[in-house]
Amino acid sequence: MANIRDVAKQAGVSVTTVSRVLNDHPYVTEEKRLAVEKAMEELGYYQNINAIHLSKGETRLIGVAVPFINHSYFSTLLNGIADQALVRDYNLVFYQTNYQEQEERKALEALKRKQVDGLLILSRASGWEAVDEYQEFGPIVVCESSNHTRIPCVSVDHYEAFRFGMRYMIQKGHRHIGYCIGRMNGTNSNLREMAYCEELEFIEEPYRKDWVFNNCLTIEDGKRVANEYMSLEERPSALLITSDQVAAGFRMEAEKQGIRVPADVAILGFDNHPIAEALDLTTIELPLHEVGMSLVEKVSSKNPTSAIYPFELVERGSV
Amino acid sequence: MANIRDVAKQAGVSVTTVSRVLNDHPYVTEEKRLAVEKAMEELGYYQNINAIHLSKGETRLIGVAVPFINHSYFSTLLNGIADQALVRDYNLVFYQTNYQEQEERKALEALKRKQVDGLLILSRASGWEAVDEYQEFGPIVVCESSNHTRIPCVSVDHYEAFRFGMRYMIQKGHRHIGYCIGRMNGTNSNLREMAYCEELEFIEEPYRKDWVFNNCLTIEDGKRVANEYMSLEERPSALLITSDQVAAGFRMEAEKQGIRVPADVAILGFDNHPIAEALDLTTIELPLHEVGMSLVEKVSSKNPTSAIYPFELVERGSV
DNA sequence: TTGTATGCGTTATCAT
DNA sequence: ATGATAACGCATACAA
Repeated sequence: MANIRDVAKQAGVSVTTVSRVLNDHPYVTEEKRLAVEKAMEELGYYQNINAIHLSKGETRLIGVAVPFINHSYFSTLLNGIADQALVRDYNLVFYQTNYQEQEERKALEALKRKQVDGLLILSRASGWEAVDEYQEFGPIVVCESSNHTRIPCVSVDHYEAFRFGMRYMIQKGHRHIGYCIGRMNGTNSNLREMAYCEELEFIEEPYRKDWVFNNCLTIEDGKRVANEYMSLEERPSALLITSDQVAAGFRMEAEKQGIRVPADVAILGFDNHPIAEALDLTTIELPLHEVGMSLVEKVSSKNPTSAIYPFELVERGSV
Repeated sequence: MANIRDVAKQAGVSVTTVSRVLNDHPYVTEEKRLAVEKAMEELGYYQNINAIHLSKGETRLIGVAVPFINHSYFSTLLNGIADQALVRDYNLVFYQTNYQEQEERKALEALKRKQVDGLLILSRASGWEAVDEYQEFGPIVVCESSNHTRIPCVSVDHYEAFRFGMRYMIQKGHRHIGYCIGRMNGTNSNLREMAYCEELEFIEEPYRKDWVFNNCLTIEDGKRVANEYMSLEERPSALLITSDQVAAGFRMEAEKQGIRVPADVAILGFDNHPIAEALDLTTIELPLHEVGMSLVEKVSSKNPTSAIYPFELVERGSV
């Protein structure tokens, strides 16, 4: 592979001049520029990007740590991230963490070792301290409802969204309300739990453990919940469900088994994924594509700030 | 940022020795190793990965060009790719091309400029020549049914899968068969078209342009097709549909409008996505996760070969 | 077992 | 307007 020195020699100029034409710098005569271009052509020259990275100390790469990709919540975020990265001329390197701290650490190390200029964490298993520890090595933005003052977060306010959903159900006359959650111990899940408990307290209803369904991420999980729901002695009349995917699985399975939505049980999803419209699911729309774009904006600034995006109720026929 | 020379000086050894302990090379006394480790600790040293890349001439990065990510076909492939990349200690850089030749070119250029050691193309708008042109710069594997002898392909045999689907419908007594396609001019779409025409000829039925539905990628597209279907003067009794997503949209909308599946129209999806089970969709299962893993295996070998993965009929209640 | 010197390919500083 | 030279940080052939 021909390098910049070969080109310089071939063109009868210095490497500096070659570098100048490469980077469209001023102060190079048309004559020399042509000579350089001719030499590049002849030698089949192209720049080695690693050398540029080393020399410049930046890679125009943004790392994205995501638990798994084949999940509409994350892939929608990623779509927004990719769109904005394109605009800002960044490329993306992708770390599938599967909620393993060890894999999240790899992404953080990549930032430290200058593989990427910044890091986006879409969800995490590691504690805040682990993340905080790496902030000195470059901008990090987390996609979570912010309650950490030192780490920039861009997200929807999951706490408020969930509380809004609860109040909506209450206003519709429901008092026996259950809910589904993605995984225990996630930040967003904790916020939902908190909102749930507070609203329950508000209407003076007890917390019933068997009305809380854990590990709900996929359509299949929704089906599973439907079956668990049916085997309940006492059933809630309303359910707030992790996502539209899970809500869809729930609705399809429940109706197959003769449960009527919303007559027997009202359900509310989150995201406003196309599947929600197809299944006539009332849902709380989260602007995930926008959040994704915002994440890239934030991480590409020297001092990222936090931002919270609004949600919106989309009323359909499941409540 | 402390570099390897600083560590060497601090430890009172040469850079070579430091490099040796960094890379677990033999021939370094325990004493010096300790001194080096101590120095690294004191200076807060860590390796700069770009320097390693430049020096070694490899990045352990694999590029993945994908039209868009928020689509279950691609995100399932990507999930397999990421899983296998993890095993083989590769990271992934992600190029969202949106079927723009210009963006695909960027991914190819990244290979040429040594940003990535190999490139995976999940689907493309560019011609074979454009891809072929870059093969000299590193391994490229395309996720398509192979008919190009020079470019390695790993995929499901979409032609055979579609033909199999046609024969299945025919065997079920259908003679008026239509189909949905993702986009015209895609390799896989062309193969499906070919299989469709051949089987039509086989049963001596005419090709009816209004029974072929283009641009079908999402649930919404399925709904649209259902409406187009209903406005048809003469309707086919069976439909082969791009993917389970589209088939799901079709079924939901059609049934909402009083069309019975499979009594009025039999439908067959592809992929065996969870939504297919939820909606009782007969489908042709494609081992996309495996294909994804295989893509990484192939691209990480010096001379990638092609491979075709088998499909499997999953009979449910939509045919 | 250890160190010296050179290569990797580019950008940036500074002098001219 | 142009060029010599020093970074950038690491790996490695070769010598010792």
